[in-house]
Amino acid sequence: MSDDLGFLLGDAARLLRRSFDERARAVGVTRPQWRVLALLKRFDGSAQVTMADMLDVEPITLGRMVDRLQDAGLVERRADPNDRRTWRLHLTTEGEQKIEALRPTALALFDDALAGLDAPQRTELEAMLNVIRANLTRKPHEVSHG
Amino acid sequence: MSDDLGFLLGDAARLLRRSFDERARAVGVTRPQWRVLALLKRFDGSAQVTMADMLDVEPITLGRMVDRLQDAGLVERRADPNDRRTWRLHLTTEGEQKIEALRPTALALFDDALAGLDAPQRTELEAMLNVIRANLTRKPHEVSHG
DNA sequence: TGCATATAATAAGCATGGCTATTATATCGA
DNA sequence: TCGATATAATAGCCATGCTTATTATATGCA
Repeated sequence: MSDDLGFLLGDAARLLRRSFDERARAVGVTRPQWRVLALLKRFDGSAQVTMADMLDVEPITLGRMVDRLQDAGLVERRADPNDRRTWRLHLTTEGEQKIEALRPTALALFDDALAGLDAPQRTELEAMLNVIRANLTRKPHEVSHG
Repeated sequence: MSDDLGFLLGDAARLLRRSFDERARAVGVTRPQWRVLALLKRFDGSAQVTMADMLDVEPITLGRMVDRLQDAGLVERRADPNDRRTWRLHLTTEGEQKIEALRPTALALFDDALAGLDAPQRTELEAMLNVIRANLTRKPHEVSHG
C-alpha cells in the first residue's frame, strides 16, 4: 500500500507538470522556468546559489535554466559589486510579462487538478504533503530506520 | 493557496525521487528503471507500446530506457512472431535480482516518507491523490472551467 | 490485389535534474 | 601576509521525458 502511495505521488506530480507544460506552451515557458521567474519577482537581485537553494535544485541546474532564460531575454545577470564570484539575477520587463501571462493559466490548472476536493480536504492535503516534504528534507541517511 | 499545493506536490515528488535514487545508487538502477523492471515482472513479454501505456510515458521514452536496461543486461528484447514491428520485453535473471535487491530499499523509503501519518491519513491521502490523478488524466482541454 | 491509413518503434533535438570535477574568488587562521 | 579551506559558478557526462518526424509493417477498404 505504501508502494502505491509513492507511485501515486509521482504520478500526480508528473500529470500536473505535463498539464502545465501543455497549457503554458503558448506562452513559451516551462513550469520550472516559471518557478524561477515567480521566485525572482519576489526576491529580485538574488544570487544564483540563493535561488537554487530556495528552489531546492542544484546550483548547476539553476545555472543552466538561467542560461536559457537569459537567452530568451527574461532574466538578466548582473555582477555583484561585493563578490566577484557572484551573479545577481534580475527579471527583465519581458520576464515580468511572462509571469503575468501565466498566472491565470496556473490558477485554472490547480483549480482543475483539485476539483472535487473541498476546502478542509485541501488543508489536510497540504498538511500531509508538508509532513512528507519535511520527512524527506532531513539530511540524507539521518532518517530513523532507513 | 492552491498555488502552494501545486508546488508542494511537485516538491514532495521530487524529494521522493531524489531520495530513492540516492539510496538505490548502490544497486545501480534509477527509480524509473525500477518501475520498468517491477512492471515487467508482473507482465513479462509485454510489447513496448503496452509498457509505455502502463507506465504513462511516451513510447520513445520507454524505448530508450529499454536500450539502457538491455545494455545493462537486465531486460531482453525478443521478436514477436505475429508482428514484425513489435518487440516483446522479458526480464533477465539479473533483472529479477535487481527487483528483489531494491524491495527493502523502497519499503524503507516509503516508510520514512510517510512517517507521522497514521493509517486513516494515509488512506485519505491516497484517495485525494487518486482524485487529482483522475482530474488530470481526462483528455486535455476537456476540463470544465480551464 | 493494391492503396490509404494506422500502428510499433526509433531518430533528432531540447529542457530538467543529478553527480563529479574545475576555476575563480573569499575568508579564516597562523 | 600567506596558505588552507570554503564558496559561487560552470563544464562534462548521463538519465528522464517531451515533441516532431521517419521507417517498417499491418490492416482495412474498394
